Amino acid sequence: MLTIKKIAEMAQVSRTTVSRVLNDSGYVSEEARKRVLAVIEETGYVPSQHAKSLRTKKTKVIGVILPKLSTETSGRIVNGMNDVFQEHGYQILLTSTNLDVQKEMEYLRLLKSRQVDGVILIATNINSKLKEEINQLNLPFVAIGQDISGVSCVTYNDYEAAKAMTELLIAKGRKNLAFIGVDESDRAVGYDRKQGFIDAIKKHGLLLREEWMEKGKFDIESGYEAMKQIIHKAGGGPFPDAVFGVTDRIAIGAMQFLREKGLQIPKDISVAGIGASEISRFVHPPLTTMDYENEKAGQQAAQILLEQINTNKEREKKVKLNYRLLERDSI
Amino acid sequence: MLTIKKIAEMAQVSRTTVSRVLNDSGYVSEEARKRVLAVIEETGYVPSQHAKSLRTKKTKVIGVILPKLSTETSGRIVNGMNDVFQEHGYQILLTSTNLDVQKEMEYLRLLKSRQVDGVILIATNINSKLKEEINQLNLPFVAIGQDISGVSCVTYNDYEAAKAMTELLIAKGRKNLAFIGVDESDRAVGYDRKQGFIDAIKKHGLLLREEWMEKGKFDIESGYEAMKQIIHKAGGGPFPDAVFGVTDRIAIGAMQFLREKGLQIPKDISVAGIGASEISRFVHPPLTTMDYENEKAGQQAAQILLEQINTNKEREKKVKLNYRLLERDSI
DNA sequence: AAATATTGTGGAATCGATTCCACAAACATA
DNA sequence: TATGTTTGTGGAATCGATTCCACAATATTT
Repeated sequence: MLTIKKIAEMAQVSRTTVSRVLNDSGYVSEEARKRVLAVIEETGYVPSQHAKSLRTKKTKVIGVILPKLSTETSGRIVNGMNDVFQEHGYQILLTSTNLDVQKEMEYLRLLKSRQVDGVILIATNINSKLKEEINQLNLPFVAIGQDISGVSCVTYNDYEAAKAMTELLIAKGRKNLAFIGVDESDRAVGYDRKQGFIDAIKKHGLLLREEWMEKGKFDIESGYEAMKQIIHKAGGGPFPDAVFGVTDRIAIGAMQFLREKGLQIPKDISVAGIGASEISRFVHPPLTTMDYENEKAGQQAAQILLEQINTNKEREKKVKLNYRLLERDSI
Repeated sequence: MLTIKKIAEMAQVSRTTVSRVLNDSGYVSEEARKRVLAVIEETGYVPSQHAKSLRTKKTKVIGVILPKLSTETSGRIVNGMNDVFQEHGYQILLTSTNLDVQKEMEYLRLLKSRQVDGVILIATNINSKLKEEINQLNLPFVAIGQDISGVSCVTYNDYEAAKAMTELLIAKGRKNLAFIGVDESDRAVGYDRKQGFIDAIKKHGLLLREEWMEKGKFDIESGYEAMKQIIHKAGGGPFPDAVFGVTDRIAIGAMQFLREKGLQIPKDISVAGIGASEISRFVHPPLTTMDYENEKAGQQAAQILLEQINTNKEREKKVKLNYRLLERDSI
C-alpha cells in the first residue's frame, strides 16, 4: 500500500513535508511542494482517512439512523441532509433499523465506535431506554420527527397540522368525520395527530365517534382494511361523510376501499391525508394533504448538527417546522 | 477518551489481554476475562474502529455511489443491499452524485481514501475516463444497471424487456406506436430500451416513425412535454394508438397529457412504462409496466461484492436479471 | 561583520488498537 | 526429581497519518 513514507522517499523530502503539502500547513519551499505534488499525481496516492482520523479525532462522517430505508419520507430527509453535508465535505453513514427498536440502540453504539462526528436519528418510537442511551452518547446529536427532551430536535407541527386539516373538512360542511391513525407509541404521528383531530371535532361541537376511529400501519393495505372496518361498523346507520388518514398511504388505501364500495369522492365522502407523497397527486381524485417539506427538515437538522460540531457546544435547540396545505379534489 | 489502555489498567491486566477478550483470541483465564468484561460493561467502553481498521485493513464499510438519492429505484436497490450487508455486519457509506459525472470519480477516490472494503456503483452514464478510474481502483467493485467491461455487473435485461413490452402492445392490436426515451448516453435506459422498441417494430413489419420518438428526462413533467410534442407533430394526420415510455414516470406524464386532451386510455391509446413504481398501481387507469425487482439487484450485487471481498479474487461476474410483466388496464 | 528574524526541513512522539514473541507459571509425564 | 507441555500474560513493534520541537539555512537589520 502507498503510504506517506513512500511518497516522502520518492520526492526526497521528509514525511512531515509531505503532510504539510497535503494540509497546506507550515512552510514548504515551492520546489519541494512541486516535487511532492508530482509524485502524488504520478502514483495516485490517497492518504488514509483512518490514520488521519485516529490522529485528528475527526472523521467527516455523520451517522444517520433511519426507521426504514427507501420510504419516500426517509428519502427526502436524507436528500435534504445530504445537500448540506456535501457542501461541507461530510459523508453519510446510513443505518436502517427496519423499525426494530433494539437496533436503534445497537446502531447508536456502532456509530460511536466508528467515531462519527455526529448522529442524526429519524425517530419513530422513543422509549426511556433509548433516551438514556442518547443522553449518554456524548456526541453531537439531532433527532428528527419526535421531540426528545434534552437533545436538539427538528419536529413537525403534527398537532396543528392535523387540527387544521380536520377544520378544513369541517369548513367544507362535513359533520361526520372518521379517523384512521397509527399506534400511539409513535407520539408524533400516532398521538399528536389524533389529538389534533379530536380537539378540532370538539372545538366545533361535533360528535366524536370512537367507533369511527381506527388504526392502520403506514401502508396502503392497512388504510384499506381500516376503512373497511369503519364502514362495517357504521352498518346501515349514520355514515361518515369524511375520513382523515394520518398518512397519505393510509388515506389512499381508504380511497381504494371507498371506490370499490361504489362511493364517490368527494361527493359522498371526503378524504384527506398528510405527507404530500408524490403518489397523492396522481390518485384519482388527487388527494388533499399536508406538505411537511421533509427536505427542509433534513437540511435544518444537518445545519444544527454542524453547528454543534463546530462550536462544540451541546445546545438543545428545538425547531418546529411548518406545514403547507395542498388542497386538491378529494375534499 | 476511553482507550484499551485505561480498561487494561482498571481490570489490572495488560492491553493484550483486553484485546484478547474483545476478539476471543488466545488464552485468557476465566478470572481475567470476567474482570475485563465487568469493566467494559461498567464504563461502556467501545473500541475505536479507526485504530482497528488501521491495523487490520478491514473497515466493514461498503461505499455506495448513487446517481440520485431518494428515487424509488435507488431506494429499493439500497434496501436490497442493506439486507445482505446487515447480515454480515457491514455498513453502507452513501454518496450521491446528483447526476454529476465528475463527482462519480471524485467519490471513487474518496471512498478509497476511507478504505472501504468495497464499492457498489449504481451507474447511469459511463464514459471512458470513469472506466479507467474504476479499473485502477483496485478494490472489490460491482456496478448495477450498466454493463462495464472488466468489472462485475448486475444489469437488467433492458433490451428484451423493452422488446417484450412493445410486442405486447402490438399483440393487443396496436399498430401506430409512439416512443418516449431518454438520452442515449444512458446506455441501458436510453439506448438498449430504444433498440428493443425499434427491433420489435421492425420484426412485426410496422412503420417506425422517427417523428413519434421523443426524449424525456426521467420525471413526470418531461413525459408530459414529450407527449405534447408527439401529438403536436401528429397534427391532423395519422395518430398514435399506443405510447411506450421507458420509465413509469415518463409514461405517467404522457398519460396526464393524454387525459387533458380528452383521450381515453386504453380505448383511444395504450400507455406502457417500465419500472413498476408504486405510483403506477394507483394512477388511473393502472399503468402496465415491467417489474425489474430492484431489491434483488441490490441483493445480488451485495452478494457478489462480499464474495469478492472474502475470496480476494477479482472475478468479473456478470448477472443479468429478469423482468416481470405487470399487465394492467392501461393497454 | 555580527546579531537577529524569518523560513524550510526532519526527528520523534502520538493517536488506539492488534499481534508476534518471549517468558513465566501450572500441570503432566517419565 | 527432572523434563516437557500447556496456558496465561505482558512487552514492544506496527498500522499511516499529524504535529511539536529543534535545528539549519537564509535573509534582514544594526
